[in-house]
Amino acid sequence: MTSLLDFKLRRAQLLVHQDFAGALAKLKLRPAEFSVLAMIAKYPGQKQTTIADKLGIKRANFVFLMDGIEARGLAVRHKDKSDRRSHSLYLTEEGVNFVERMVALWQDHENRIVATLGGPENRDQLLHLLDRLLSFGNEEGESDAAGS
Amino acid sequence: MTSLLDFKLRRAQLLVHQDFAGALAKLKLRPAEFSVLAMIAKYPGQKQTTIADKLGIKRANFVFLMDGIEARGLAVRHKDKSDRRSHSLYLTEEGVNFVERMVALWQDHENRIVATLGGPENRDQLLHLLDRLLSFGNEEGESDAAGS
DNA sequence: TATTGTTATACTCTATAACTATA
DNA sequence: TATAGTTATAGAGTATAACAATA
Repeated sequence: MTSLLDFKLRRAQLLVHQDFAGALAKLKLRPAEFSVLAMIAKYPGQKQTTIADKLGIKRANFVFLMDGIEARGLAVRHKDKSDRRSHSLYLTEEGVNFVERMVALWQDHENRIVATLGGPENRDQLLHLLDRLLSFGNEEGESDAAGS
Repeated sequence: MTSLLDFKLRRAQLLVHQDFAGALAKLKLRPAEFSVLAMIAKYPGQKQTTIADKLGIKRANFVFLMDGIEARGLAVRHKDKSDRRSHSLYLTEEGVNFVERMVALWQDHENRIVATLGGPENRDQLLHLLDRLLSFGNEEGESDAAGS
């Protein structure tokens, strides 16, 4: 054989994901919920489909993800006034506090991963390579999920 | 925010995986089946649980994966003579031919990915970083799924 | 007619518990 | 009693189709 990039990618992703999920478990939060809250925090007032698209989540599946978040009082859906079909998403006051705590947990996780990788230079190198892979299907510059 | 390694890893893995799955679809083969056949080709005569462990597949889930492979005549289970509880796995003659074709498809896939990454040096760099990540949970030297 | 949010549904992967036959 | 293979089942995550309200 040879490298089997696919399998190494999958297993590495799984390990990182499990560490991330384990960290978020302290807040009874799953990674998908983390990403939704982070996205609303970054783009408050966006409608559901826009947020779902940015995260690569089908709008049908987004609904009950958002149901849970709203039921916990972390974010709310507002009927958009100019287009009453749309729901604009906002963090609640409690949601803002929650996001702060969840980001701290994420930071701990990130530090563990960076240490495993052997330093921030290696993290940047990995991110660079992943960006190249992400330009595979879509040559447009749409993707987000990472920030500045 | 900052990097969100977890999400980039997941999305990159998904893209690579989909390209791989698409390539294997020509043989009506799924990535998991590819990995099983590749593992049997590399370690013929190993028992089911050993192969499953190497691939990180629960033995319960391995059973009907192997059922499909055996039903297609690509590999067989032999009762081990010294321990009649165990099933030793071997490729059939047809399986050997099949593996040759599937490896060719995998090679095409790998070439596409390497091109996207910007050359073999970048592939090696990525593999190196993934290996570091894979040493996260298990500090023992057990993992395989990649070869020489 | 098309779009937003929604419901229902299905398919794949993965995980666990319990059974059987052997050891 | 412990282990290998098996069966059944349940839970995530993801995908599609169809509907109501609105555009």
